[in-house]
Amino acid sequence: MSLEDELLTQRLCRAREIAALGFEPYGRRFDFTSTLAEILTGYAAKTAEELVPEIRVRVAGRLMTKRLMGKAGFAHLQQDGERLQIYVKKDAAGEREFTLFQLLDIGDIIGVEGYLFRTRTGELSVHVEKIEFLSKTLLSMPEKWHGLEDVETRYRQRYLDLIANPEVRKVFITRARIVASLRRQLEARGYIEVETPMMQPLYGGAAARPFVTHHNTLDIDLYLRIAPELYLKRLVVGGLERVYEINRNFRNEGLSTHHNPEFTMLEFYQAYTDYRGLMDLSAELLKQVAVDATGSAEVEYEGRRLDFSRLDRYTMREAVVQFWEAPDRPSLADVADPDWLRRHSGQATAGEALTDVFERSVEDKLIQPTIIYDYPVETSPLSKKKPEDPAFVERFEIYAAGMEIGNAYTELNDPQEQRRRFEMQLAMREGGNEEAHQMDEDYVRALAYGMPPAGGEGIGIDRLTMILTGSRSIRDVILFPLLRPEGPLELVNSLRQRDTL
RNA sequence: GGGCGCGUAGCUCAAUUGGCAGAGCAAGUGACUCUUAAUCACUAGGUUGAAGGUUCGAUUCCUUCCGCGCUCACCA
Repeated sequence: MSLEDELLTQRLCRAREIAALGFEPYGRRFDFTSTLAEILTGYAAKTAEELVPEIRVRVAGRLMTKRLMGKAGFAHLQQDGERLQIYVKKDAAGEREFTLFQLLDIGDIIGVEGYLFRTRTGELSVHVEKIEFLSKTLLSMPEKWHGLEDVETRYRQRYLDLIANPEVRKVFITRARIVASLRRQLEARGYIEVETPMMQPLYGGAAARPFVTHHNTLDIDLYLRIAPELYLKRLVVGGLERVYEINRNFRNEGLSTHHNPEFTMLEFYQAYTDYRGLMDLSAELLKQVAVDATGSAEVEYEGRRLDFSRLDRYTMREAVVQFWEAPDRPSLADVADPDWLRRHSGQATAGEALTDVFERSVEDKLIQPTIIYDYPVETSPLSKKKPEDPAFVERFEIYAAGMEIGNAYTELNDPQEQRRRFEMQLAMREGGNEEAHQMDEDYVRALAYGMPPAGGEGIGIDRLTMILTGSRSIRDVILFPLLRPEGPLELVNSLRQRDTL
C-alpha cells in the first residue's frame, strides 16, 4: 500500500472515530462571532490585562499547525489567509472535546468557542472550551515551512496554492480590486455594464484565430468570441452611449507567460469622443486603478519603478526614432519614407513595415506606462483615418513593462468606408492571412443606421494585474490557467475501495 | 511547432566519477497541561515521471514518450 493510500485509510478511520465521539465528520452551519481577521485587528494591540473580563468568541478555520503536549495543546486556525492560535486544555475543554482535539489532523476544519487571552510568550489566542468539528481532510496538506512550490501543482490544484501561499491569495484579491476600481470609475462616468455574446456566428473585432463550437438544435457552428467590439458598437448605434464589458475573450493561439487562451478584457465605448479623449480618460483610469489596487500610483515590476501617474505619449514614428538602440538611428523623415521602411522590414506595405519595425525595435523598451498613437491603416480595419493623413488611423496602444496592455481608437462610423475596409481584409484573407477580418454585414447595417462619432478602448485585465501584482507570468494572475489535462488520479478508486470504512 | 532545462517519499530537497536511494516536514506509536518550524524516543513510507537501451551494476549515460517551466515563433 502506498503512503497516500495508507494515509487515506487512516483518515477515514479517524473520521469514524470522530463520529463515534458524537461529532459529524462533515459538520453543519457554524455561527461565528468574528472572523479571525476581525479578532486580529480588534485585539492585537490589547494587553493581557485588557482582555479581562473575558471576551468570549466563536471562530472557525482550517487547522494549520498542531502542537500537542500531553493533556493540553496549541494549534493555529486559518481563515481568509489569517491565522489565530487556539489553546486547548483538557481541564477546560473536557474529556470529549479534548479527545477530539487529539484526533485532529492538520487541514481539518473546526469551529471553537472560548475566550481570548495572551500566552506567556504574548501571542493572542483563544482559550478553547468547546470544539465543533466541521470538515475532515483526507489528504495531507503541503509542507508547513516551505509551502507548496511546485508550479504545476500550484496551477492544477489552486485550492492548495491558496491554502499554503498567502501571497497568492493577495494577488487575486488585488485582481478583484482592479476590476472593482475600473467598474467604479466607469460607472462614475455614466458608463453602463453590458454583456454581449461569447458565442458568435461571425467572429471579429481583433486579429486572431478563434475556437469553434457547435450548437446542436440550430445545427450551426459558432465561434467563441475573440473580442466583443462589434457588438458593443452596435449598442452605441442603439443609443447606449457609454457602455463597457469586462469579460472573457478566447483566442486559439499559443500559450506563453503573456498569453492564456482565455483572458479577460475590459472594453468600453463612449459616444461623441475620439482617441484623444480616450487618452486622457486612460491616464485617469490607470492612475486610479494603480492607487486602488496597490495604494500608490508607483509600482515596482521586475526591479523597475513604473509610474502610473503619468502616461508618456509618442506617435509610432516618434517612438521608433526615440527608442531606437541599433546604430544609424533614423530620423522622423526616415520612418515616414517607404524606401527606408522597405530596407528595414520584409513587410509588403509601408504601414505593415512600420508596425514591424516598431514591434521589433521599440515594444519591449516601453517599460514606463506609455501611449503610442497613430497607427498605419493596414492593421486597423475598424478605426477612423486621420483627416490629414489617410495612411494612418486615430489609434493608440498603451504599453507598460514592455507589454501591450491597452488598445483604443476613434471608431470608424462610416458604413461605406467600413465596407471597403472589410473587403480589404477579405483580400488579405484570400492572400492567406487567417487572422484577417471576416465581412460582418449586420455590423455594416448597424453603422448604416448611423453611429455617433465614438472612441473605444480595450484594456487587458490579466496583464494589468500582472504589473500591479508584480507577477512574471499571466498564469499567476489567472486562477485556473489552461494546462494539459492530468492523467488518472486514482483517488476515486481508492475511495471506492474504502467505501465501508 | 523549434531550442534549452526540470521531473527522486504526501510536501521541501539531498545522493561524489555509474557502486547499498537519504534528510527535514507531514504520518504512526509512546512521553509531555503555555507551545509556536514545540521537544524527546521509536516506527513506517520509494516502479527515482513512463518504456526501452548501454553496463557486472543506472536516480546518474543514451533513445523515445508523458508532464511542467523558460525561451523563440505567433499573439493581446
